[in-house]
Amino acid sequence: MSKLEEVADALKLLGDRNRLTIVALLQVKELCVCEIVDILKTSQPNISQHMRKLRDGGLVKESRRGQWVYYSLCLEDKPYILDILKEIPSQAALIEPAICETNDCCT
Amino acid sequence: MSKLEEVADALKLLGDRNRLTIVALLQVKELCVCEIVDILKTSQPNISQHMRKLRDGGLVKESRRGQWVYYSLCLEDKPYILDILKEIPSQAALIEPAICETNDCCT
DNA sequence: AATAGAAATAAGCAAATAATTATATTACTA
DNA sequence: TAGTAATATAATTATTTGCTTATTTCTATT
Repeated sequence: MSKLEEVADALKLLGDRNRLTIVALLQVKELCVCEIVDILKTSQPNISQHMRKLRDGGLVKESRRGQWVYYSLCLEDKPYILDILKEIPSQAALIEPAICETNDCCT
Repeated sequence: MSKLEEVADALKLLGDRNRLTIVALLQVKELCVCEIVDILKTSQPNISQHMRKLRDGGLVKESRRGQWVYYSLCLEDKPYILDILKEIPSQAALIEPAICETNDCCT
């Protein structure tokens, strides 16, 4: 696959509102699936499938801890994606209110 | 539309192999539709529709000159897209061989 | 005015994609 | 080891998208 195709594939991944939000959220801190589900207010399988695409595309990595799977960014070799994320307002405000109320996963 | 959605839309536009190639080509020089058709070896309506999407997304601007419509980049307010394009090898080599042989539009 | 070339638009179709619902897997806990 | 919570996978559906073919519009030329 050419470099151009590689970049096109990465941009296609980020060209989705939900996935771009997820990546922006992960820039604030690593999150587990159930937190992302809470924040984006969609179904668990939907997020799970988005995470798989992001992982297959090499944009995030997962780390299982107990019952929870935490995802974090994996962009060391893709500085141009960090430049894109700089363009987006921080999504930090979405994180606080959503979690720690009905979930145990962050205690 | 939020800033995040704006960026997602722009990335969706660039997340297509043909459109990303077109934008990379326009970084070398402005081109008319028939030249892009020659270079990408696809149909004229196909390119025409890609150009409309890129124009609607504010990534390129057109200038009609005679029978020909020339497109050029319009990225002053989107530096993060220039950062993306830096990641892609120059597509200049695609331009030379394709044009000026069967076309009049560059004479 | 008639013709020809360049580009745009319209209509149709197949493939890809995002989402949902249902089910399976994995890991913790009582 | 049964039960439960978190996540993944499978199957399905609806929508979107990229491309093709056919037609139209616009401009220049004769």
